[in-house]
Amino acid sequence: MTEKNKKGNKEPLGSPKGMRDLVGQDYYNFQGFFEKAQEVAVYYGFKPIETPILEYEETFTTAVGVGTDIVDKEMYTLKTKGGDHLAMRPEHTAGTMRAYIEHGMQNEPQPVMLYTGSPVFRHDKPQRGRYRQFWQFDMDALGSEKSIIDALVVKAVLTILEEAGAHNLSVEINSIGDKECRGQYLKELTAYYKKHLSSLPAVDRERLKTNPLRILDSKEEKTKEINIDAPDSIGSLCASCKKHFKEVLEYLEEMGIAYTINKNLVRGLSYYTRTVIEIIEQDGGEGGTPLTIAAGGRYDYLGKQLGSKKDIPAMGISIGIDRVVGAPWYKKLSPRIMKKAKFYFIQLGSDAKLKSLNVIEILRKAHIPISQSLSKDSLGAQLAIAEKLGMPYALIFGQKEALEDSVIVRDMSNRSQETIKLAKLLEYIKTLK
RNA sequence: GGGCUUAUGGUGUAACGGUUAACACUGAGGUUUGUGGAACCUUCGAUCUGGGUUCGAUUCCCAGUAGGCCCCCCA
Repeated sequence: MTEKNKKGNKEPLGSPKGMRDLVGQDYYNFQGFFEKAQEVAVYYGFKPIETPILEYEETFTTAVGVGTDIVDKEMYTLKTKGGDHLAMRPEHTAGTMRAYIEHGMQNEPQPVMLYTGSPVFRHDKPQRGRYRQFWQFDMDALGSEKSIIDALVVKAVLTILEEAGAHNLSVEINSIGDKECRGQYLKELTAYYKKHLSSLPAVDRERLKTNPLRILDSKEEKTKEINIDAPDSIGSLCASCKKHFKEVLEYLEEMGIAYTINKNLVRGLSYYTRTVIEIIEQDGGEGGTPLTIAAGGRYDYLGKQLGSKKDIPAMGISIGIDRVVGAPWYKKLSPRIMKKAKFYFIQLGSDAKLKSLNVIEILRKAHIPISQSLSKDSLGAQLAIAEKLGMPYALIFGQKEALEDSVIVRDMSNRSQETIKLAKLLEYIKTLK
């Protein structure tokens, strides 16, 4: 072993933790899902938007909220050379709302319905279905507080997931009220926990100060016991929230969407009001814990928090694309550019190879998809590949054909073949379809 | 942040504590090949890092690092 091999070589760098390359089929899986999601979203009336990956850090600390893990521990932040404090978006909603306000979309017919599907960033510890750069497909309807909007967004998300192959999804829903009832509810809840302060685990005692709602879905056994008798938000809803929630549920029932009311569902982002929802896969990875593949809710006060003069009631859900694409049930959706080729182009000999790109160009201009492996030389090898790929026809272009400006069209199923002049090739191919 | 687990060529695997770390695929080069997954030849290439136990460590122990998974949290 040489010295160089022992010590001289540098360690290859590798991609950053929790971030990965999407190559080949992985890329198409993402693209295929995105196209399907986009198709459904457009059908339901959503329009595309793409916001910057970077926003002012304050946009997220205001929107997502101090006291959430996302803001406190997981944001990638940076200071620009000009001194601005920016953050890589940990989610899409804040940016979308910011754009709505910035572009005066209040003046458009409401609600303004927007979709986006692009990467978000969280400095998390990677594990199954969890990356530091991951893709979310968001649908948001801004500017309406109507309950049917909540139902519409849920329906659109479920449609996308089902078309992607999901089955046995469980839809969990809850309402956490608005400012009328939430303040009152928080008071009751805080009072309740204070009564049990001595038996409350340290984590949850901390949460009591920062975000008492989160104690409701605590994983601490002790807390779970205490939670059994905790006041629930639905019971404390004011009349208008109660009505809103009831209507949402009615719409879901009317559409035949099975749901479970989970009174402990509160969500980790602090901008939510009224409806909160989570869509969980029940038969996901073998032995793995069920993953939430889409989640969202209503965020009626976010607009004002981000600087709008008027309230902008809104509802949105985001889908964890990585979790869909990585699920065993995902049916690999093909992007539109992937056309299944019927012809396998085979070239033989140097003259033919020279001209073959020109022949292929004729086919490309006629929008006839082909496969080929120009780097291979032997006829047998190329025929073998065509066979393996299940190509119905092979186009054989050799020395003789190159001289005669013709090509052999071979029917792979019955091994019959015919020599066709290049000038008549397109015409002949049409008769095959 | 806490826990469990894994670590051998580019990939997948092998090696009772004991020769020159084996095999397959892949890559590169070559011979042959005008009709259905070809053959043959040549060649590149690895024990994560650092300690310890031992006459001797890929193998056992400890630490580090990296990956996977679980908790927390989240899509």
